[in-house]
Amino acid sequence: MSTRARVRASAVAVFGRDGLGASLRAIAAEAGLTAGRIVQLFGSKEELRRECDEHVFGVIREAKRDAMVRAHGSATTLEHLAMIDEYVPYVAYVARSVQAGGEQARAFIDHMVEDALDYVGDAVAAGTLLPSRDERARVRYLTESSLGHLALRLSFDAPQSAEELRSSMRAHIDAIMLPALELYTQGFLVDRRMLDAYLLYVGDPPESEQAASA
Amino acid sequence: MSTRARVRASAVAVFGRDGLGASLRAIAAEAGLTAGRIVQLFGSKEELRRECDEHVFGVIREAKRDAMVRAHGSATTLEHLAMIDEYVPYVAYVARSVQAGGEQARAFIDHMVEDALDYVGDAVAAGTLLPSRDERARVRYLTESSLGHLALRLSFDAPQSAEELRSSMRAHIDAIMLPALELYTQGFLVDRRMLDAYLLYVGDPPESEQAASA
DNA sequence: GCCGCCTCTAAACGCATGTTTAGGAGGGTA
DNA sequence: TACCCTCCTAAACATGCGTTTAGAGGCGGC
Repeated sequence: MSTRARVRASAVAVFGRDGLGASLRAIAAEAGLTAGRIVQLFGSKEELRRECDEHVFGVIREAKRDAMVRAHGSATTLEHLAMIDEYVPYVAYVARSVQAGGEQARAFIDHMVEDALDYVGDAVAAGTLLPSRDERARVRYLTESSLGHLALRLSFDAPQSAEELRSSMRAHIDAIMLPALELYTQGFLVDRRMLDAYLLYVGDPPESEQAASA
Repeated sequence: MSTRARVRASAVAVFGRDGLGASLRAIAAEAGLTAGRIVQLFGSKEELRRECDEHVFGVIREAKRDAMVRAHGSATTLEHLAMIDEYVPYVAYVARSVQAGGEQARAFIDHMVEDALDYVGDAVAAGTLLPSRDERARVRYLTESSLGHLALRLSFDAPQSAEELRSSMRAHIDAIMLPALELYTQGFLVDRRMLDAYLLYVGDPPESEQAASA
């Protein structure tokens, strides 16, 4: 394993655990060298982050593809990956990188959205997901919400070690699974009044789908 | 308006716009004095933040109560407040403070959850909201998700002025309203299989409510 | 043996931060 | 006038950061 790769791995772990504000010296300590050396290797902290982004996003995308194959076709969310210890550091990194903003993170979200659009389109066609009036907006909403939620959790828990990171992640999943599934299967509003009122407000016809009133 | 109050107002505005990492000098410039003076007035940056938290959370809570009265009983979310220009800085501050963590923010989330539990309980009893198997978990999930989402948006948009903050907030609301309402009224899964599988997995009976199988 | 190269460290540098310190300006009071 | 108190600034200070620099140490090639 090259020094570069080792430093990058340490950086991903430390960034994921402490956030992108983590110091080069903290990463250097984790990787067993000095901060100066990291700059020599990568040029700057920002370029190190760029490489971490690229690497992590690649790992995540491949993991999702793998998981989809293993689950014969059903799509995988980040939360699914977060349940696998092996992927916890990567998922944490994604949340923290996305939270820190920057071009790379924006690109990653866009890519996740595009990927998910495919899956969702297929699932809608197959009849397992309800269609949306704006598929892209829905997918983006769900993606950003879950990422933002996870980022919030990590900020709050402020895990001090890889172990604490894992247990924080597990607690997060445990806390959201039931309400998320409930919400996903039935929502929580008993009727369409608020939705129809909004559709009317934005000028869309409230649909003749089922119960057209207005 | 006392100097303290003026500084606190500037701090809320700057923290909301730039995040809690904003420097005392930036706040001082906004308030028309020096960083040293702020420390003399508040003791430390952390105490300044504590006072901002307290003040903002009070404003938000009162605003929600007001809005609930005006809307004769129907509960108000942070997103509702975010649509009113006057409250934009406060909503932004809440998102950034909560994202930064700390005791005060944790307490605020807890308080929001408890408040919402009341409203949701009433609405369930009144038949406008579907019940949940775990009301507290549901309310917490929704609260944290929307706050996290908003925090993510602000991190990404990085508004440079109060104007940009307002337009960022407005864009956020515009982007989420439709998918959120769709999700809230119907979810997106066509059947209960995932939910039932999970209920089985955690040992809860999948309910005899409607379609009991297993 | 010596040169060159690569890896790496230790120390320094410049900068921004929160905080402290010394003191100035103005107003009220004796 | 002299004193004091409050509000405030300007400068200094300590700290931590990313980054730069000078050089040490090992190792292969000629």
